[in-house]
Amino acid sequence: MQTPQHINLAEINFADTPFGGYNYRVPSNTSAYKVGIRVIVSFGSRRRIGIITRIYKGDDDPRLKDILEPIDQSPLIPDDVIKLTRWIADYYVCEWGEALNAAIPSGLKPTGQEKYKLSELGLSEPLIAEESGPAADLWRALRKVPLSVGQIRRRFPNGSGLLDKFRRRGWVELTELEPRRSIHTMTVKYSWTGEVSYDEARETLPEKAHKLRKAVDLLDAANGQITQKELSRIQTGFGAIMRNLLKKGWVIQNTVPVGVLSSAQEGLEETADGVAELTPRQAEIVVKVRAALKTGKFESFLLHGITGSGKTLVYLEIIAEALALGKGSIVMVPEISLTPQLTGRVRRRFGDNVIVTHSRLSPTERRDVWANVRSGKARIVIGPRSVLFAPMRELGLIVIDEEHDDSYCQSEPAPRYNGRNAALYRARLCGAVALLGSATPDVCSYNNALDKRYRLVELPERYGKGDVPDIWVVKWSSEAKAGILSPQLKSRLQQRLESKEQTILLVNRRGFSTIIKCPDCGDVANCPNCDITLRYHRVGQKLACHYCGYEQTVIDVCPKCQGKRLVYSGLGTQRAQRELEATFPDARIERMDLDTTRRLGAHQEILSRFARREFDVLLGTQMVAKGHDFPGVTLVGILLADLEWLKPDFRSVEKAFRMLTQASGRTGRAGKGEVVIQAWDPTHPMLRWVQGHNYHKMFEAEVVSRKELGYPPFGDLIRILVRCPDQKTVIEAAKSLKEALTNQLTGCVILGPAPPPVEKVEKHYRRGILLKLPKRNIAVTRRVKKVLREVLPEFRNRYKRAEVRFIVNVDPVEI
DNA sequence: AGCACGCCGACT
DNA sequence: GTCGGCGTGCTC
Repeated sequence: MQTPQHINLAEINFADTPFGGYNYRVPSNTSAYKVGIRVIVSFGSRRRIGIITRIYKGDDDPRLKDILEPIDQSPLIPDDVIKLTRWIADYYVCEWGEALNAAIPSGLKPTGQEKYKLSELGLSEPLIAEESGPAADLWRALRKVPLSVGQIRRRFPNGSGLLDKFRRRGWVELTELEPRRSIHTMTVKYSWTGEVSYDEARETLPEKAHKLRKAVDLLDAANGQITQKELSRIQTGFGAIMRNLLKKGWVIQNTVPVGVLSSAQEGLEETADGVAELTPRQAEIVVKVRAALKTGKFESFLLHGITGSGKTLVYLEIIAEALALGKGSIVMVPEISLTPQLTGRVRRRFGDNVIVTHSRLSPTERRDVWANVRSGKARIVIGPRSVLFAPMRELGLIVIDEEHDDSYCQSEPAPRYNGRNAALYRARLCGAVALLGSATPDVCSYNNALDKRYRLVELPERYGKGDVPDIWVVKWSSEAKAGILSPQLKSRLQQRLESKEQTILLVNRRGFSTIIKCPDCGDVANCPNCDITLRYHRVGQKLACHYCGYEQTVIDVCPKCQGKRLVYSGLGTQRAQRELEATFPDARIERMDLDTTRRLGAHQEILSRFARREFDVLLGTQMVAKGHDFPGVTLVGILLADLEWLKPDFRSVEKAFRMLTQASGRTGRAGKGEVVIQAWDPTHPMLRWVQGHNYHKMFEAEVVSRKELGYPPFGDLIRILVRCPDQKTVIEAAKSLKEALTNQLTGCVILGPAPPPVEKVEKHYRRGILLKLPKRNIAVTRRVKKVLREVLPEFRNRYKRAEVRFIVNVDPVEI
C-alpha cells in the first residue's frame, strides 16, 4: 500500500554538462511522463532539457522541483536503447548523459545554445548608449542580437568579466532555449476541396493564367493532394499561386510531416545483382541463422568468409527472413563502405523497406531517418556506428559487416565505445540475432568464436569463378636509388598497361615527402604543435602536420642554421604519383587519399571512374584497399608494407595482415590476379601468412604472443590518457594518479605513466597509464571501474584549473 | 558547465 | 567603503 508521501518521481539525465542524474517530481498529469521522453526542467537559475531515465515512487522532499513540461509525446529513446546507453556508460566508464547524447539524432538536439539578451532594466540604462568602452560595446551588441557566453568571450576583451558585471546589475537575462519538438520535418499540404471540379476550374481560369492552370493540373494528376515540398521540386514560386487557390476555396491547407525522405536517400545507385543463388555452404549458414532468428532468443554468429565468398548474399537472405517474420534489422557497416556496394544491393532487394544513414546527412535528414525507423515504415536500416541506436521496433537482427573495422570504435568524444560490442549487447537486450562478418576477423572475435561465445560459420571459398591471387614479396629499399618500384613490380605494371588491364598501388602515407632535414645542423622540420615531422605537400606547395592540420609555406632555408641544402626525403602518395608519371608517361594515373577526397562525393567519383576504366592505375592510401570490386584489376602493388607492422601497437601485426590481405583481395575477381608486396624486410613471417592466404596461421601466432604479454583476448585493457598544455603538470598529474590507483587496486597490473609514441599533440603533452586486467574477471573489472569512477572525478576537479584532462578508454584499439 | 558566494587587495 | 579578482561548492 502506498503512503500519502509516496509520489511519482522521475530521474532525469542530461545530454550535456553538468551530467549526473537528478530527481524531479512528476506533475499530477502523470500519463504524459514516460521513460525516454525529453522534458524541460528548472535547474539552478536556468532551464534545461533532460531525458527521463526512470520513473519511480518515492518520498516527497521539499528540495525537489516539479518537471516543468514534457517535450515529446512518445519516447524519443525507446526502452531498449535507454538500457543500452546505461550499459555503455557502465562498461566504458562515462556519464550516462554522454551515452544518451550519442543516441539522440542531431536533428533533435536543442537548437543553438542559451543566449543572453538585455533585460528591461538593461534596456533602460540610458547612459551607456552614448558612452564608449567595452561595456558600452557589449551593451550595443546585445541590443541588436542575443549572444551566447562563447560569443561574448570571443568578441570582447575580458568578456566573461563584463558579462558577470551585467549579470550582477540585472541588465541581462537568458533567452528561452527552444527544443526541437516535432520529430518530423513539416511541410504544407494542399488538398482539393472538390467544391468545383477540375474541369470547371480550368474553364473559370483565364488562358493566360499559366501557373494557376499548372497548379490545377498538378493537383488533378496527384489525386487532389500535393505538398509544398513536392511543388517546390517541380518549380519555384507556387506559394502565391496556392494562396490564390486557397482564397477561392478550391483548396484547403494543413501542415503535415514530410512523408518521403528528402535528399537523404537520393543518389543511391542500385548496383546490378547477378542471379542470387546460394551455394550449398551459404545455404547451410542461412539455415543455421534462420533457425536462431525464429527462436526469438539472442544468439551471435561470426561469419568468417574470405573476400569474394559471398557474405553479402548471406546477409540478404537473413534480412529477408527477419522481414518475413515481421522483425526489423539493423545493418552496421564501416563508414567507408557506405558507397553503393552493400547499400545498393540491400535497396535493390528490399526497396522502400530500407533506409540508409551516413555521415554526410544533415541534422534534418537524420531526424527524418530516425522518424521513419521509429514509425516502422523502414524495417531495415543501414548505417555506420551510430545506427546501433536506431529506434527499431521488434528488432530481430543486427548485421555487423567487417566486424573488425576500427571505425566502429569511437575515440573522441565520450562515450568511447566499441559499436560492435555495444550492438552485441543491444541484440542481447532485444533477443535478436547478431551476425558479425569479416574476411579477417578481429583476433578477439575469432577467439570468442573458438571459445563458443559466438557460433562460427565459415565460407572458405570464393564465390563464382574468382580465384585467389598469386602474391609475390620483394625486397625494396630507398637506398637502392632504383625508384619507388622494384623491377618485379615495374615490369608487371608495364605488362598491365600494354594489355589494358588495371592496377592498384597502395602507398599508405600521404604527401610528397615525409621528412625535411637540414644536413648541416641535423635539424628536422617539426610541427610547432605536435611531436611529429611536417610533411611536404607538392600540391599547394606547403608543409603540413597530419595530426593537427597545421600548415606553413615551403621553406628552402633551414630556420636554425640558415643552411640552404634542406633535403626533402621520404615517400608519400604525391611523390609516388610523380615518379609513376615520369616512368610511364602514357599511363593514366589517379591518386586517391585524404587530400583528393575531401570534397563531397569525390571518393565515390574516383572509384566510379576507375570502375568504368577511365584510367589505368589507382594509387592511394589504405582507402584503395577497402571493399570494391574492379573486374579490370589484375595487379595490386603494395609499397612500404613494413610501415604497417612497425606501428607501436599490440595489434599492428593483425592490422598489417588485414590490410595486406584486403589489398590483395582487390585483384583476381575475374580470373587470375597478381600481388607484389615491397618491403624492407621481406622475411617477416607475417608476409608468409599473407602469401598463403592463411588467417589461421596469423591467428595462432598472435594468440601466442598476446598470451605472453597479457593482451586481449588474454587480458582486458583500460587505458587512461592524461593530457595538458604544460609538460611538468601532466607528468605530475599522471604520476599521482598512478599512485592513487596503485593504492586502491589489487589484482591488476598498472603500467606507466609513459609518454605515448607521439608525446605532444595540438600543444598538449600526454602521458598514458595502462591497466591490465585478468581475462573476463568480472569481479576485478567491476572493482577497477568502481575505483575509476571514484578517483577520476577527484583528479579532474583537482587539476581543473591546470586544464588537465583524464581520458579513459576501455578496451582501447591502440595503445 | 554556469553561477553564487565569500574572501582578499586596489581603488574612489 | 566598494569594485572586481579568483577559489570553492552546488545544481534535484
